[in-house]
Amino acid sequence: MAVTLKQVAKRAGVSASAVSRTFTQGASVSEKTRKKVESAAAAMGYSPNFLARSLTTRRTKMIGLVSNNFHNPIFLEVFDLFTRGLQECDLRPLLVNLTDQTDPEASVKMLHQYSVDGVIVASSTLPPSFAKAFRDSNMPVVHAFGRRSSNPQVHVVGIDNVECGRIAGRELARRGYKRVGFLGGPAIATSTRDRFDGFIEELTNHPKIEVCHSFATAYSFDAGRSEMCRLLAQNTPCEAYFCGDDVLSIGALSAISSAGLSVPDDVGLIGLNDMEMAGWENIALTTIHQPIAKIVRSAIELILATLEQPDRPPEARLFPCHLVERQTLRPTL
Amino acid sequence: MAVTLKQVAKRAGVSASAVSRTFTQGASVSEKTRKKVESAAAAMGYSPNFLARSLTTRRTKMIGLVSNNFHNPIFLEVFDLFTRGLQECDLRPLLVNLTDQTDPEASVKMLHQYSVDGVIVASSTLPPSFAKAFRDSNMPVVHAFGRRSSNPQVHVVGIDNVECGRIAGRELARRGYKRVGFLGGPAIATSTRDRFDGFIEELTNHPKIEVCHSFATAYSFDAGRSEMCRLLAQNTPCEAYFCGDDVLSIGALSAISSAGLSVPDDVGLIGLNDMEMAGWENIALTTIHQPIAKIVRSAIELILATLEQPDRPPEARLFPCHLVERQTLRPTL
DNA sequence: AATCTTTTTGCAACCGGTTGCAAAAACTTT
DNA sequence: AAAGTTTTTGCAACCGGTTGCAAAAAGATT
Repeated sequence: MAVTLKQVAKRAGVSASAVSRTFTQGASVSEKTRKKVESAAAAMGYSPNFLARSLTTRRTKMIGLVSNNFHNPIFLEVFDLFTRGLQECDLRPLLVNLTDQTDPEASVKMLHQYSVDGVIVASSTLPPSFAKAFRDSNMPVVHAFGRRSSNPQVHVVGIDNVECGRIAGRELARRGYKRVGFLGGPAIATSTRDRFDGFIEELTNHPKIEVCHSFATAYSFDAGRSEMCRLLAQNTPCEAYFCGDDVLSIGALSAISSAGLSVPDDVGLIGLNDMEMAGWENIALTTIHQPIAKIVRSAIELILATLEQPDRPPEARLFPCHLVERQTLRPTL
Repeated sequence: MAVTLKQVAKRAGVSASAVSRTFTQGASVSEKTRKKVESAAAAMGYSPNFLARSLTTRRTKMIGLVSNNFHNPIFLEVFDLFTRGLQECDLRPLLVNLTDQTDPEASVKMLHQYSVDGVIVASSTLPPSFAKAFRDSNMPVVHAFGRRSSNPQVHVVGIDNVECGRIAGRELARRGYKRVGFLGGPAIATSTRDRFDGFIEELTNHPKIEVCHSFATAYSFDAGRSEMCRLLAQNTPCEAYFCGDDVLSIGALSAISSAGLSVPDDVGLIGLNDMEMAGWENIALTTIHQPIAKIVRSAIELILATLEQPDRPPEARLFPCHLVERQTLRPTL
């Protein structure tokens, strides 16, 4: 059904190579044959088959985009940015939804069978070993929103979660809160651990401040809401909480108002991500901004560079984050 | 670098065909050679190259997933369901983000070059002609969240938007509102037009009710908020509004509370979609439920059936919607 | 016009698989 | 054991392209 190169060659009265060269960047074809081929191709509606081409060029221009964050609204922004960014570089995202699967083996095999040029793992909850599995199969890989490890084996682009923990701790201290809490995401997630460590570290500089912590089961509204409900039911909830991320914060917000308390008068909240929704006027969450557009752009750049130069040494690119003040922390005294 | 079938054949001491047959469903291989091949393959870490295979089988098991809704949180659910559903059928989604591009030509060409087995267009704003362009290029296509047309040319799976408009109109009438408004999505979108038509039609049954209407520029929070701000600034806003969808409703909600008014006491709101967020306790939006899981499942079934039988006559599958009452309409008098 | 360069061209092999076909091997039946 | 039947096997052609190479064509130089 589809028109092939040979048919075009026949009609144009040239060899197959001539047609192939007409459609190959920088190949040598005279103006005359190019014209012949182009008009034949146009008349027949021909365009080259990328997969057949990939067999010899060893480039499919497909990138595996692997994620397990299909329930956090910020990932819609992430997917939007990734798909647009990749398309601009003439690359096609083959999307892999891990759901709850944490074993890379099946994904590695599948993406290998589809000969993707590279893989982007977009997840803040998967361990470095996940991305490494792709590396071990000789695929260029970048872990976006991943954790920098001490001896890096894959490219990582993201933020310094430990530093974010410090920023949050520092801000709560500055505002004069005396009892503060860490309401983290899932305890196994690297991002949660790091944010926790930074938060605690910072607050050891303020020995008068009492610190407690707990973990939600996921980065989700429901998890945030139910954990905050539990905390409020205790005898002495904290004055302010650093929540694992924005969607968790919004869940917490909801729990607090359901309990008849108000933010920031009764309880303060600070989130992380600065997703679009955090700025909605009826939410107005004070939060730490994570520059996702920069992260995505940088991840794409890095995968592109790695396609050129596969043995490029692993690199960690961490972007600074900053506080965005809205209305969920009480004013400085 | 990658292990090929020939290498496995050599090591196993059999022909290439034998290896190929070992990895092909239902091919004839003796138990003995199968064992030989399998152990050689395992030792060498071989798995067949799908793209090379697709050249002869004419099946890539890739499906183009085309959308332009990367700013509406409900589409994260949609992508989650689609990717999971496709994976379960052993299909891979090649994601295409149209951004603001409304011309199908480039996408058609690209997906053709990648030889996708079929295409799913997931959009409530693209016209039927968009999906038809894929059909015209001989690709199986299903338009999810599309509009049923009078002489259908492609498969459509979605809801009856006209009926949804009627449901909303009926509900506002039942609640005794006397001045009601339609705050639609983008005026060009088919879904907007249909919901509008149904809404107006229903309210002609209630000639005493005054009806006005306007359109937001997009299905987004900001668009909903700014349109509602504009309406509230007018001399006589309506008592209740049917908003184009949930995210628009939430924008409107925000505008209303910013204006110092309350929902549902001063202004009533009813949305459409019943996205996860609509159920969040601090939003509690009364809305019309769109059964997206069913729509997605059905769209996948339909594309699968069309792969088997490409000349299947175009079909429209519309699922019924129902009202979900929460807290943004005043109680029935 | 003859020679030397450079550009363009087609041939043929290859990328990594699948598959129709006929021959070989393995069973059945007599 | 011979003949018939069924299963398994390898050969060779093919899927739709690309590319190294040497020959042909075109252009430049004398």
